[in-house]
Amino acid sequence: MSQSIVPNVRKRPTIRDVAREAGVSYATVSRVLNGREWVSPEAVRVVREAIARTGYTANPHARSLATGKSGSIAFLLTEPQHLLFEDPNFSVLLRGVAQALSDRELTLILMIASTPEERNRTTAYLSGGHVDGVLLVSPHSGDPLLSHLVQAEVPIVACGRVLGYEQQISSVMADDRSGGRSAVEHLIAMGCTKIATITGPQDTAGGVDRLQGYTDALLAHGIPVEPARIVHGDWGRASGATAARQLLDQDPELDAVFAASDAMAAGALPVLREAGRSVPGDVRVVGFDDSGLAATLDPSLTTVRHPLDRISEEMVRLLTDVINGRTPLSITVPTTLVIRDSSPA
Amino acid sequence: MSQSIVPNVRKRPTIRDVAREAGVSYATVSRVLNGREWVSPEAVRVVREAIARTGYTANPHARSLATGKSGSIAFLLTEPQHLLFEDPNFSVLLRGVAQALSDRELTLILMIASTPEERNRTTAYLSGGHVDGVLLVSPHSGDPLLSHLVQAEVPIVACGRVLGYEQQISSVMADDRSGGRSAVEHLIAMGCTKIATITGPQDTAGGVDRLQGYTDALLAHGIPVEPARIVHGDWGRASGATAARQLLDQDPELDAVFAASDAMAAGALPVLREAGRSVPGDVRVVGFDDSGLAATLDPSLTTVRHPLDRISEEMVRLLTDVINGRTPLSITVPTTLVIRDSSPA
DNA sequence: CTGAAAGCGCTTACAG
DNA sequence: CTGAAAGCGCTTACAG
Repeated sequence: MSQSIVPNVRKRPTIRDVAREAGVSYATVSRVLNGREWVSPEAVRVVREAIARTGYTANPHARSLATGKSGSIAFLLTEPQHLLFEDPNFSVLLRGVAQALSDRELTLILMIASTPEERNRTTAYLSGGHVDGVLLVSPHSGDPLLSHLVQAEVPIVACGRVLGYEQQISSVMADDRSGGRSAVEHLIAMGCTKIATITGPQDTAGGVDRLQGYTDALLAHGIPVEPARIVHGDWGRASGATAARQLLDQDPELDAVFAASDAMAAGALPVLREAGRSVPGDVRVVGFDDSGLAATLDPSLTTVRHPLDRISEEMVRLLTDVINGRTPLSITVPTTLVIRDSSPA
Repeated sequence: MSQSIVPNVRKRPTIRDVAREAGVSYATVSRVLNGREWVSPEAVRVVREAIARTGYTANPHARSLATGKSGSIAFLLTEPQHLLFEDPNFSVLLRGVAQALSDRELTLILMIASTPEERNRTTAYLSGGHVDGVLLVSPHSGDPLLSHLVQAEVPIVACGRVLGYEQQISSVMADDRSGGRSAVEHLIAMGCTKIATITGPQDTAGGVDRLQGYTDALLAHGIPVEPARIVHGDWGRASGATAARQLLDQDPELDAVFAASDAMAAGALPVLREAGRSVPGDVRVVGFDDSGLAATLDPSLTTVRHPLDRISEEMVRLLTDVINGRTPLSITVPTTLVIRDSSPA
């Protein structure tokens, strides 16, 4: 329908077009664009009108070239893809970060580095100073990418403590240890004594800390920590099912399960049912995350909530601080126990 | 620990540094960088070495400014956030697109436009020609954003047919109609005659087409289409539960349910069980999507698979074509029925 | 408060 | 095959 004679790439108005339209120099246009001091109200008005009339929007590349700031932040995923994308936490985090970045007029660049080749390319790109900073999700302790980025002095904020880089990489995380402890203390308060746990991977801060909270609670109440009641999962649903079978095998008497993620709890639930245990009648179950899943399970899941929206917000705020040269910092946000049917009060 | 005397922003090597190092003009460096013709093998060698020695990486902003191409693609979400991020399809699509883009050395910019203000900002940004193209996810028919983007001649490829813009906006989608039809024909072949359906939203192509496939199959087999057996959902789990209750209410005799998404099927399953219907004994259930959920449900879910990885791949390929000035196109990829326990063969 | 000018780091005709 | 030069669209001291 549209019979454009002009070539496909229309000429966008530039700062000069606006200046001509407004009858001022283009330096003045730039000043009002950037809200700098020393511009007469009259000039501001004229320029604003000219901008509206021409439909001008700044060319971010020209701006970046001139300022040396890219105006963009990389959201970097290094985890094997399938795991991360299955995790509902990830979506919530991504959404929150997108929001916070948008509020600051920063652009979100999504990068996924799974294969060795991608990792190299990503490292080069980020070290090249082509983004203002990096948001790191679920970093692995021994990842060589980390040392490269740190060495290149790229501003970084990680989601979760980065084991080995605590001093150099800022991080924001939930208080996983207290969260785990509160979950298990709830179970103890409800009269459970044979409490098992399905942990997260032990090379992640979350996996380690939630388990630590579990042992904290037991020991604080004089309950021995039995290795037979500890099985490791990988956060995923399937691993929760496997772990539950193993736990029942190792200790058929168990009267509670604390799973370090809702997904693993979701995997454990049907296994318990099939094994003839009613939840919460015979076995109480508590998860972690308060993901969308938790409330829809049958029975609905008692779980530990960490405010992911708060975490993403803080990650972005902290990153802008680091970009502005402030020293690295570590932020911990509290968790809350959400009581539902799988372990009622 | 690191006592950097130099200011935080280290000077990155530029093309001139490489040229000096290699002993050629920087125009030559640019040529080998871009793999252009007319460069002596000797020059190529020298420059490559100099690049390696200096650790040079091109400044994308300078390049963009010079070429007028941004090297980036926007992945634009306009759906209310919660819906999209809950949908496992979304993650798979995002991952696939990220991969395909990375293969082409294009940068993925994630934009979420939910509030009216964000929508305006986004429209301005995209219309400003600051990305090379836009990947549109789950577009709404009447969205003003669409007309703006089309008018600004921004290259677009949508996931799913865009009702009203079929001629102007390229799209890639699953053959939802055939998929729906194959699901229902399977149920018919298994002896079901009172087949109900939970549809997707009727202002989306997927919602409309999957329902169309349902009626296609019934009519082809001389089975009347009963309004009492059609209830609308919003793709989400909760809406599936509500819809299932309504269906049982309107037709207690039903012997099969075709849900237009796995999530809605997942919501329907426990409702059926609570109503005393065994699956697949009393009622067969088929979903759509073959999301990660399907195989883990109890019983595992018979569903229609659409190859999302293929779709994302084609979206990116098509978008690069459109960017290069080729005319809009619509691609449909076939679906396959995956038979599991909720409706075995 | 405002304008002229240099410069950000590239690409790309234009001469050679 | 290669170099000198203009230009992409901004920002930012520097003079006024």
